[in-house]
Amino acid sequence: MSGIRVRFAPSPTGQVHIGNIRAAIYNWLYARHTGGKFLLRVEDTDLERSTPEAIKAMLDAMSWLSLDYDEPEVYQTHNLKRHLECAEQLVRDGFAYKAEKASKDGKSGEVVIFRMPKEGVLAYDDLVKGRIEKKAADTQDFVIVRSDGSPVFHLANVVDDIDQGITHVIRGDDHVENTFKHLEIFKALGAQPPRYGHLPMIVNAQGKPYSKRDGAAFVGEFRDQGFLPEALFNYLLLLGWNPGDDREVLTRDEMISLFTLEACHSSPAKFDIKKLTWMNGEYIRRAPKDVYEAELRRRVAAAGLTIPEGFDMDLLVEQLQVRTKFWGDIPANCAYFFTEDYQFDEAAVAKRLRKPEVPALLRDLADRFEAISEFNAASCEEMVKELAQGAGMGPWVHPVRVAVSGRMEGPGLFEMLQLLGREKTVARLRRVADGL
RNA sequence: GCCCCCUUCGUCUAUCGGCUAGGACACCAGGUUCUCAUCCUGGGAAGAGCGGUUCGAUUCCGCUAGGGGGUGCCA
Repeated sequence: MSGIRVRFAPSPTGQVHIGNIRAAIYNWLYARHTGGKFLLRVEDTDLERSTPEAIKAMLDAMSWLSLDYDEPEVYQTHNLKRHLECAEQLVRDGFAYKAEKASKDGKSGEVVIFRMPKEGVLAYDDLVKGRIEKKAADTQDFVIVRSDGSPVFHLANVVDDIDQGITHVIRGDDHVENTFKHLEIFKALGAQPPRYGHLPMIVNAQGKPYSKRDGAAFVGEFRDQGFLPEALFNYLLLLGWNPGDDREVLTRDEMISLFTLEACHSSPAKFDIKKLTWMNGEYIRRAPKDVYEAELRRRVAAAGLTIPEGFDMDLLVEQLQVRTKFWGDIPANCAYFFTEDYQFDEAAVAKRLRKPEVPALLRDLADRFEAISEFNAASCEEMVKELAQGAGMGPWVHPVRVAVSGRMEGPGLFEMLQLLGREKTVARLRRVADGL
């Protein structure tokens, strides 16, 4: 136990942005690294957008990434009374005052305004950015309770941090300037302020904040596209932090033991989907065979296909795993093993099958495969090697591949034939030959 | 406008005064091979600019430029 308490305090607005979830990841890792507590506070004060669905999407995103928290989540709306009491206290103690104020969007009425210092220099030591200073003269008083009586973010956020005993606030760069306000509220409330650390933004190729229009921006979208949570987690972690050596693909335990805020960057990082994609492939290739097989069975079943009894799953996994970039690719990459109604890629047919000599060649091979004493990858390969007589096997291999699978790429041909079995192989070769 | 922050290959980054500036992704070339993928080898590719400090600056300081954030009765 370290006494360190951090929190992730999202406003559930429907979808969870990657920049946001990265803040959660960094908080979670900091807590796990230091032996502290990771808490969740749902800042649901925007009644319009904070729907039950939005909250569920947020919780789902966290559980998908295995971001578990150590105390029951706190809902900010439940603390409304407490926020307003604090506002009253601030007024009573002279740190805030009530005033009539007209807002830009036409609202008017009495609001509570927090008084910022007018002289001297405000400063704090940011855990990732170092010392940050601002002249008091460059700050302004600000509203903490609206004319409709609702507390503003700055007040609610600070009061909740006090109540939850937060010791370290790790959040996005867009809050750097707010920190001066928050520190003053802590002081005025007589509370020990937390240490702050601000994470750089995730930006697009143009250096602008990464948004929906730049591609997938929400956790749910990455999940839907077949990215592994481990890969997204790992990639996001590397966007602004590194372990100090050349390692990139890290286990959760390694991340926890290596993570420090000191190693975090203070400059924005561009999101690179290509590297995430590569990392996703790394995670799929490194997945235990049984994990891959389970995913494959699930995906194939979901595609409405049935894996026959006794099918050589080990061989299929061995052939497919290294060729899988996304979970979602699996059905398309192996459907032809499980149905006679497999798709033919037109370009493949044109290139490999539409040649005058192909039908005869396929029929001849069908005969040979039928006659072979034992039908397996090794014997099929041996047979074709003989036909090739030391030259390339391409002229036999290419048409057969397209005939039995409909595509130009995929597992090794002979492994593919073994998986299909003699019967299907022969039948498909003859059927395709007849159809040409 | 004012305030705060940022700046190493196309991208993510290493370097905490000695650098032939390292790694990864991406890209290109080659190897393995029945395709694709994997894997292996190689290649091109960077210190925003200008001043200072120093025997020596990517590293420290200043200025300029560029970028981002803030400047709300949003969070």
